[in-house]
Amino acid sequence: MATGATQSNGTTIYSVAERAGVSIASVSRVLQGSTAVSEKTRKRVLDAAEELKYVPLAAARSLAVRHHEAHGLVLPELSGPYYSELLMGFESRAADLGQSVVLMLAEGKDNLPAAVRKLATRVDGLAMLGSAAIPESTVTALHGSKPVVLIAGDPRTDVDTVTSENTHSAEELTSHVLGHGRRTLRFVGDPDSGPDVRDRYAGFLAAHSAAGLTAAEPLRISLREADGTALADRILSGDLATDALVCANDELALALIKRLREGGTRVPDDVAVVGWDDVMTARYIEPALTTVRQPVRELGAQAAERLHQRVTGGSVEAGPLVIPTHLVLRSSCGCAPGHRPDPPD
Amino acid sequence: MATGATQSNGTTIYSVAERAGVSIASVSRVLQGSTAVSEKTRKRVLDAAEELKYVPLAAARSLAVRHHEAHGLVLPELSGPYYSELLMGFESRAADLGQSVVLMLAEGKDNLPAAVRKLATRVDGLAMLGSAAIPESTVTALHGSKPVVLIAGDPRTDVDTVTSENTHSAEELTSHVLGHGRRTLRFVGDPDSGPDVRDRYAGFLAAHSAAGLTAAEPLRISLREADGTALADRILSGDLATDALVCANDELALALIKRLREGGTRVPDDVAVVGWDDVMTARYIEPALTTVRQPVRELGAQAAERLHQRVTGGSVEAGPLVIPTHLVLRSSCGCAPGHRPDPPD
DNA sequence: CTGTTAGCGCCTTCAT
DNA sequence: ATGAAGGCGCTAACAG
Repeated sequence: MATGATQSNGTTIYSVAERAGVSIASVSRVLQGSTAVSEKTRKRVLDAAEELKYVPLAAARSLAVRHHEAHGLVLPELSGPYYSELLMGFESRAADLGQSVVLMLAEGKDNLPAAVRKLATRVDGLAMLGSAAIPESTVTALHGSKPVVLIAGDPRTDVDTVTSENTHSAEELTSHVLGHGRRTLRFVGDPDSGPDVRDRYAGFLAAHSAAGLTAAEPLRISLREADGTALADRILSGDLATDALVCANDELALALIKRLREGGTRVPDDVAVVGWDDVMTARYIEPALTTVRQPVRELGAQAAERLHQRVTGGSVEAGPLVIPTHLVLRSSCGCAPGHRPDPPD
Repeated sequence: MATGATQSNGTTIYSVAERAGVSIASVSRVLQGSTAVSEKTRKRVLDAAEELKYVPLAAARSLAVRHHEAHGLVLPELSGPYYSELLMGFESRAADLGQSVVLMLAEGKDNLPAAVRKLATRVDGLAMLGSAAIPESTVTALHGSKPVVLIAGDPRTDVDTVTSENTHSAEELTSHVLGHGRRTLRFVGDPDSGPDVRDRYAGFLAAHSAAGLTAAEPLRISLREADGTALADRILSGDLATDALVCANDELALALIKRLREGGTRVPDDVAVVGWDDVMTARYIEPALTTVRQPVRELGAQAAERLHQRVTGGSVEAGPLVIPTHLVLRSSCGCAPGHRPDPPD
């Protein structure tokens, strides 16, 4: 029963037991708040534990109880407010549920599937972004052994999913732009790059149909600033006619606005530009950007929640979870400045 | 020797051993690349492991080898690019070193010390932000039992620290503004809110001294947008004379610029405004913001690196690590637009 | 109510 | 080179 050494702070359950003059079983009992324990020993244990600042070694406990009290989260990367918000929501809820979160960023990992499998080795469940480039085969394999929830991917029923609404909002947004009298709208972003963009494009299409119009082909570029700038140059050069750009995200919209204006094009007078995400810059740029706000934080929280339910084998709840988004109308779409008040943060 | 159940994917070292027709010792050996093993058994084991997609259960391994192969990171929160960048740098380097990262956000935790202690229970070392509000007593206590590195706190020698340079850059920045002929500079931010702001203020002071000037008292407000806006209102109302605002961060600078201009004050003509961090918006706002860029990502990477060295008991390396920053001159300080090219991202 | 005793899955001497 | 066996720290029956 001799103990040894390297615990988080050196003290083990044996130290405490010894100090309290009881068996390790008793220590374990009071610390787990389990079975009845005499008030006397309870106190002695508590005192000893306190004095020694004892905290059970996670690994040992995990091995014994056969779960980790930790959730895994894999995100593509962390630039921009989107993933950060998501992460905050996830961490916060996970913490509330008593779960640690071990994070993994897909970017830069050469062997993602292996990395994910390794991650799975130390958590009770995994949440990952649909866009994190995890092979479907890996997902299903994982799903077979422990709970998995997919975030912002395609809603489906074989695996838990939590996503934010895209199509409907995109249709609403597009209709709004059409309502300003614009007729040569272009969707900016590649629908094939992921379910989000695809659905937004679907909404774009739907709005056109509803108005008896036919939409032009999407301008398939990446969601990065550089591509937006390049596209602006194309427009400035005159080889692309349009009076409204519906962008798949704000970064693109922002880059477009900036470059277009530098090139002498008036926004929104000559061409309206709207985005998606409501990043901070959207409020600061001139003209202020009309965009769509997603409850990203909530998304993350829901993912953690859902995951936890699965892990604890709780009630299965409903199927795919989709969280509503809402339009943030400012002036880049053609609305008069100050036309609508900026919603509170 | 019967095995049981819930491993990450069900398979244990026993499964593999059985499948390969060897003892678990052999399996362990080849998987650890340890002692000599006959080429034949090595192959059999490798094959079996591969077929079963075996990955050792982290908890079991941890318990046996007495370390977790994981780094802990505690950040205040995650809004803005600063912490995200830091986290990316940290995660990336940690992953390269084969370490998982378990993240904890201080915001919202009611009992931080306890939470941190619990976190310490599942990692080999801890990195935390100086501003994460962890009581000094907790830090030293932790430090006693396992490696700790402090990020962006006060450089010190009893605990490892990695910080980015503040004072010198702040002096340089302030001198630059003075060089534009401004004479009524005000520092915006509370030097007592943390070492970063304190050091930047020190640089502000130093620049004044060097110019034979005496600096005004700092305008002690929080680093948040709302406070910046409020301050702008004060200035607009005329009860605060100044021709240049040296802000402790970009968020403040941005809010000030926006509101000041809305109020009819010309920036930089009437009052110059400079910030700190070089957030994305800094490039988009009109006028483009002069600010200071910190190699935040590198900061995070260095923290992970340092931590790992300590954990593996490697060479102790030098003392406090401070990473240089650099000025990003744009036009809000009074420089002519396009005066200096925007450095590449 | 409390102590004793198996494991949890894996690593690592220690023999062989 | 390989197998047997003990132990890592903790939990959970199982006897008292």
